[in-house]
Amino acid sequence: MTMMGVTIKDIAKQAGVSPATVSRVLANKAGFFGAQTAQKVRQTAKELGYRKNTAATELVTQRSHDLAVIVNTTKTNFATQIIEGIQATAFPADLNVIILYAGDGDAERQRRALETVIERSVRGILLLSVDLAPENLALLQSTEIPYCFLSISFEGPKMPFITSDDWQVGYQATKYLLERGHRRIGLAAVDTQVSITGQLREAGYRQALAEAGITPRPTWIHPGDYSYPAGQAAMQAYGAHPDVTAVLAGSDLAGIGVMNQARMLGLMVPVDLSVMSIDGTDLCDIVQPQLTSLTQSFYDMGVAGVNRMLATETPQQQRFTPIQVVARDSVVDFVART
Amino acid sequence: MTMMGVTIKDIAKQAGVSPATVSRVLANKAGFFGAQTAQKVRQTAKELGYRKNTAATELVTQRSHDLAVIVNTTKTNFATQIIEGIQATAFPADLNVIILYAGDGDAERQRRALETVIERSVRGILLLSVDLAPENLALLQSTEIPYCFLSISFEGPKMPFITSDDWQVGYQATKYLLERGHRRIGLAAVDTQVSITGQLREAGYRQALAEAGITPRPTWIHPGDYSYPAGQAAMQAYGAHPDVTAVLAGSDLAGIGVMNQARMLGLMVPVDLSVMSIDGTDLCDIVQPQLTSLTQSFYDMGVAGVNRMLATETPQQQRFTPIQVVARDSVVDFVART
DNA sequence: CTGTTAGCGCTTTCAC
DNA sequence: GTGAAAGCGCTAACAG
Repeated sequence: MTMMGVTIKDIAKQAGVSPATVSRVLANKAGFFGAQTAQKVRQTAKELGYRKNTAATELVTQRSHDLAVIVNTTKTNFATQIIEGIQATAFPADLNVIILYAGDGDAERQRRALETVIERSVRGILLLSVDLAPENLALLQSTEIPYCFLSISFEGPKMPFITSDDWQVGYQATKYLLERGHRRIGLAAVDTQVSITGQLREAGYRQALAEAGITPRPTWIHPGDYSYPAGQAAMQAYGAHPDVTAVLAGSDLAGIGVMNQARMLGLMVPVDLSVMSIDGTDLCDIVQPQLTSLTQSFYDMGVAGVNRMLATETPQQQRFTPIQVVARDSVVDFVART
Repeated sequence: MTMMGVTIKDIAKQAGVSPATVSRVLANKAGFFGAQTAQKVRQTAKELGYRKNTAATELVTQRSHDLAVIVNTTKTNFATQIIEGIQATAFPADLNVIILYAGDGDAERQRRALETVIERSVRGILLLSVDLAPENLALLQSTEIPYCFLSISFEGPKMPFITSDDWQVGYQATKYLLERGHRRIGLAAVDTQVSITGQLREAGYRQALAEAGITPRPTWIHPGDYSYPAGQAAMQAYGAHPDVTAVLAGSDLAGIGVMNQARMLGLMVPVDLSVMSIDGTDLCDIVQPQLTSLTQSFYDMGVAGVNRMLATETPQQQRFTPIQVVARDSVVDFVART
């Protein structure tokens, strides 16, 4: 029909009430209108094909119903699980989830994503394994908008984040491998140099080994960015006669990289080499052999993240989500070669 | 500092100019302000920590800088590739991309996602393999907002969509298999019953066979929803002594499902059975054997989709993106058993 | 080039 | 319960 926009004014006129009343009915301000009025208003709104103008509402209320999720275009693949958890929790709370991709350590794209959501004064910002550039972190903190990092660790208590206990991730995975009889255990495609996440995982790994009286040789550890190629590269470095009998890979994709490269080197997984990955996404079930993993609770991270945004106070709540070892087929007990 | 909001008024006062001028400078209305003024305005804006209020701008201009992407929480995994293409094209055009997940054929979530973006009067809506419920399609069409479906086919010329030519997808993939000497070729995990996409693929498949003088037996075709389990189920149906020597799977994930199930049935891929998948995502490279695929140009779909939104006229432009066969290791020439 | 003046569509006191 | 009125922060004529 018209070029643009049925407004509450139109409805008001048509229904013979004031715009204020229309607003109250449509916003469901319970107790502020009579049943008949409500009936009529809703009726004509539908007839006229009324569509609320969010911009107007947000302008006056200074508050949006949107929860922003900023996602690192990650080399791993767990983001969708976290997002599912976010959606499932946000939906009943009447929050719309909007997702923005921030590239991969691309400060410019990070900034644009941040500005977009800040200028909309979204209700909260969840950052999925985003390693924010310092200037962008400052930008984020310069606002009143609550935020929370997901699936990434920080040092100290200042930063709000929810993730797995990365030290435990390294510790328990390594422990499991030790329990299966392995003693020479590699750590592959974890960014031990760069991120707190990586450092913690390495620390946990070292502690588990230490408790077993083992000091890892430098060649056991091949840092990387959690990607498939990083897994391949690590395995390539271990070589066809690896000094390790098991390797713990930083992500499922990295674990698959390790396995495939091992195969190229003529090694059979798990007979010649056990491989364990960190994450435990669907990928583990569809590769051959199926990947034994230290599985994270990504869905729960999403849930916890939203709940934290929703919480009025900051009750220093649980900052870690559960982890568990899921045994599949890529790890076997170590037996000395004949 | 203040509870909320430095406005252009504040800047105006501070800088000794009018709000209008501030607006013009900040919006970069070239030629509508002097260099010195601009300098000072920008300066004080920064000092005051000014942050634009998008709601106000959109309210008055009736136009947003957002491009909405509604994604089906898909069982396949190509969405990120399309999104990359969208981002890469939208970014230079000064469009922010916001992504919403719409569940999987969940009409209610579809509606919420649609309403969210409609009420924001986004600049355009791209729907990634979303099979919209009729009432939601009506909702979408009741607006002035341009939209385009991606990676999904429709009948007739009315609906704006960009995807691969699904008939050709079926035809060329099957043709390739025929060229490799196969004659009994299965079609698995394609929703031949439900979607136009599936129907076209099946039609192409049948045509290729027909040209080779082959009529597919009913048992060759096992419809499904493109998922991994659908692939498994199809292979389970083919059985340990399949009537086919090659199968074309509806997606990479489905192809992997076929391969893994074949392995469980004691069949070696590709020796005992050739498998080809449709999509050609990264998954093809990381499974063993690597999956030969009919590869789609997902990135290009994203690019084309954005360009279509951007186009002022609707130049009935290219509606199909390229496809190609990428040979990997899961298909071999058929040789009769000894 | 810059200021003045009206609103964009909606919510929200404040009266009645 | 309902209406009148006053903006939210910004842009866009229209004058100058």
